[in-house]
Amino acid sequence: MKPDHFHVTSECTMVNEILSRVGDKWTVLVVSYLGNGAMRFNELRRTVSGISQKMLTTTLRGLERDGFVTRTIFPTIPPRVEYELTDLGRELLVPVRALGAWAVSNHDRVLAARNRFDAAQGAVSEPFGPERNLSEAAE
Amino acid sequence: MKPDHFHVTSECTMVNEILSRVGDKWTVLVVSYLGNGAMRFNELRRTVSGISQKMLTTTLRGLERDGFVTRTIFPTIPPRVEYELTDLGRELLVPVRALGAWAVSNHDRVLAARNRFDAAQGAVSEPFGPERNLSEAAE
DNA sequence: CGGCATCCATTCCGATACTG
DNA sequence: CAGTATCGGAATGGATGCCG
Repeated sequence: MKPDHFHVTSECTMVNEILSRVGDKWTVLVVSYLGNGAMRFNELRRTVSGISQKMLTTTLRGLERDGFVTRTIFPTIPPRVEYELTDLGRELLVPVRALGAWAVSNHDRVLAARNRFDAAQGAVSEPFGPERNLSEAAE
Repeated sequence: MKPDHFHVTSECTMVNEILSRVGDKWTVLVVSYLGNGAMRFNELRRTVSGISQKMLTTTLRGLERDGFVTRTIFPTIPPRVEYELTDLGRELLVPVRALGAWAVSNHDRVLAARNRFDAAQGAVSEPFGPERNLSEAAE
């Protein structure tokens, strides 16, 4: 058999757990920003820009639960809550950023393949005018 | 240690695109198995074991669209369709497996953090009997 | 064998309103 | 400021049936 290939069985459960956490809509954004240092709730809210406070709370709770961020409350008036990556979170950041770097490097290749595929699909169903907006199927 | 930090702005769109593709329920499984060599449709179906043919089709189409796998049809009787990773797909496999390796290595730490968190949550809302099944909230 | 189409359950996520 | 609670729409994913 092949030299590489680690057993694709129960390990994938763990891999999928991590990827599901990391692959959702906001986690990477939040973790990436927190990679620059501790931040407060509304500071994150403004920075991520587009996230609802519900999803920010949900995302942060999930990350806290899995031990990737700490939540520190300063009982002042007004209250102050800071979120910061744990060691585990910073370690996670390494492979995540590797994947991120890959994504940035190969974004164009993916887009090109996507356009090629969509053009080919449009050609069979619409032989007379396959000209489609390239961004229609992307989102 | 934090001399890194690449700009967390538009790059994250691409990162999130890749992570959303890779973070769904089946993609990593399928790509991992295809990393061992070309496979037929029902061969994949049997191997992944648990996937519906709808999701297998959807997953493979998405991967094909983004240029990660090729789909080769042999017009025999019965028809034979083989899926294989492209160069792009094999390159993607590298950072994905790095993340996978991290997930396997640190799975226990995540679980421990999760149990700690859940125990702490149960303690405040249920002061008399915080004993909960450790797997109830995991899935 | 390798699909696609349809229906249905679940989950995700955003908008809004309210609380300490 | 930092949340919680609730609603509804959108997206995801499974089961089933049909087709070349």
